[in-house]
Amino acid sequence: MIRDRIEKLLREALNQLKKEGKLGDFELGTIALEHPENKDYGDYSSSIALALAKQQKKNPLAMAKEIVDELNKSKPDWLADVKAVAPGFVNMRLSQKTLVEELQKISIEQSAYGKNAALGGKRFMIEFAHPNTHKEMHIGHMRTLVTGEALSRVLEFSGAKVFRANYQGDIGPHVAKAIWGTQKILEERAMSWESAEEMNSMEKAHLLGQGYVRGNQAYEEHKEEIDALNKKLYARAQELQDVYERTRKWSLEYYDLFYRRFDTSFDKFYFESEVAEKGKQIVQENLGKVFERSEGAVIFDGEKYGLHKRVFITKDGNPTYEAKEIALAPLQYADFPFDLNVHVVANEQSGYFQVIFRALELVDEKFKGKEYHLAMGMVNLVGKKISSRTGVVITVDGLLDEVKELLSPLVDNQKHNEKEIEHIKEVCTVAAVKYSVLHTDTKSNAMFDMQKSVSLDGDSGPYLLYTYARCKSVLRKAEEADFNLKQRDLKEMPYTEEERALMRLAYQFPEVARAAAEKFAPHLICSFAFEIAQAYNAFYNKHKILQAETEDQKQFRLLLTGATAQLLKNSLRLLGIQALEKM
RNA sequence: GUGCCCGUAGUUCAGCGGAUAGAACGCCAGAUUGCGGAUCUGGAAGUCGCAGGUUCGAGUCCUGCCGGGCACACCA
Repeated sequence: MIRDRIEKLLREALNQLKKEGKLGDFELGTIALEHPENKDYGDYSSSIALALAKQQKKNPLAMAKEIVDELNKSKPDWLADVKAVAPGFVNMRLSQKTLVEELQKISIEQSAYGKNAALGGKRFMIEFAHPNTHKEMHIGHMRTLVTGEALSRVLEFSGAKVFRANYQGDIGPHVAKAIWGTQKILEERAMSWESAEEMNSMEKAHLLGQGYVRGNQAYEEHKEEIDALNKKLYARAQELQDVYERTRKWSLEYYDLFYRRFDTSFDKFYFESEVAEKGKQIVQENLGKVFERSEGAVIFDGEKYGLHKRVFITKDGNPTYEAKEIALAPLQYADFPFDLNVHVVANEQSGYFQVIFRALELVDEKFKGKEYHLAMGMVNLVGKKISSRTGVVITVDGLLDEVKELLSPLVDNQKHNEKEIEHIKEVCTVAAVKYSVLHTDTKSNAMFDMQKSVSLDGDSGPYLLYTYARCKSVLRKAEEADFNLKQRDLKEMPYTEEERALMRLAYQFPEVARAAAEKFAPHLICSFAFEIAQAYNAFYNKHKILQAETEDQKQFRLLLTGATAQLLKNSLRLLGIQALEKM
């Protein structure tokens, strides 16, 4: 990518100067390189002279001039000019030819444009979504689901090997509560488990969700009864197997609908029920070494490490979430020996993860440094924390329905048949929701105001889809003969401000994709896609493409349109959003 | 109390130790015989929570406060 070429050039120049003793003696670390917001400062700018001047106690502008002189000795033709600017910046401008060639490269490489090897061969397990069975999918889960998928795609695009894992809590008190509560609701409605089976997936999931809330609210009053149920579930009591398997299946089918809707598939599903016994066993084996007894329970004393104590086996003898995790890690590692296991989970769990990561590496030191918690900010609803325990829930399917309703009037019914209309609405809905979730940095809390964040104007998924469809519409209208861009040797011409602005963004895609992977920051892709869509629309509104003044200009503008479309498509794909040719 | 995260325009958010802190929404004023107006142009709107410190240079790094969120024993 162009950024690498620039960096290499600077590095060579600096090493040469060092050899000649012109800049004194210094260690060359990373070279700061940025795209100045003010385009008068060039396409790339480096503050390396300022940094070195500080180190060497020399005049920064003089050093910048030395660097520029050195660069100018053998300046490649892809650079238009290099300047030293006060207080000591080295500003570089790319040649027009290079910018146009990069557009052609986009047209040739298409979906592969921007692929890089920054994480070449690295193995990441991305553990995300992990909804608990017997509960409903809420907005918090949706955030980790959408972010986990986008992150997986971003990492793969930078050469990583990714294993998508979903770890679901299908055993434990929440299951007991849900079954207990649902049983009560069924009794009131004079229904049996068999008759409930007749309902559709959504209805069954909602019934269980209501049952969970019911069981949770009644817990204090019926503690003994529900605890006994929980213990029987852990023991896989025969009389409960039918209802347990049945309700578990309801949940999994319901979640599967979302995975399909959100275009995510997992390499493997892990369940708490399959690691519970093993976890308990490992903890007991390490009793006295890593874990200790306390008040009838088995705990890990994190306070020795500046953390806090956590219970791994309850005094009833049940393994907690903590113990299960200790068995999960080796199981996952056996399936996919990872360099890093990224747990995409809400930041309220960060204290918990610190403790279990420490306990885990004490049990088996090969996990040291291989477990990472990508802490997601909470999703809030008008100041309230959304909690499935208290029943303050926005279900994801409810949210999607509402978004779809808002979008409906915008789809042009004249142009499409019924099936197409439904497809367009569905894609736009998922795009709107995914984009609004992804455009914020992962660790920030996100406010979810049903009306506002689903707004379809401006910085939104539908805006990107619209821009893409607009590009494709123009390209369709261009005659095939007009459009042999890849081979054609485009003439240099005076480019308009809007064209130059678009070109200045286009070549940045590969470096944005790489940065998003290195920083685990899919939101960088959102910013890029939005900027390029904006730049294209500004260009589009001001200049004619198909009726351009000259043939060369038309060719160029079609190339620009094609490149914009491709970059939008590539960006959307990384975000897990489908692009529509027409809408 | 201890630890982690967050305080940037009315609101939602970007912002890599660098140059005049940027978008979007909302508000005000405009653009359509046009290739998709779900678009575009312009304007008003900021003590970057406060105070120190490091630095040639701090929204960005450090310290201390203030405000908000979360976690801290048998839930997941």
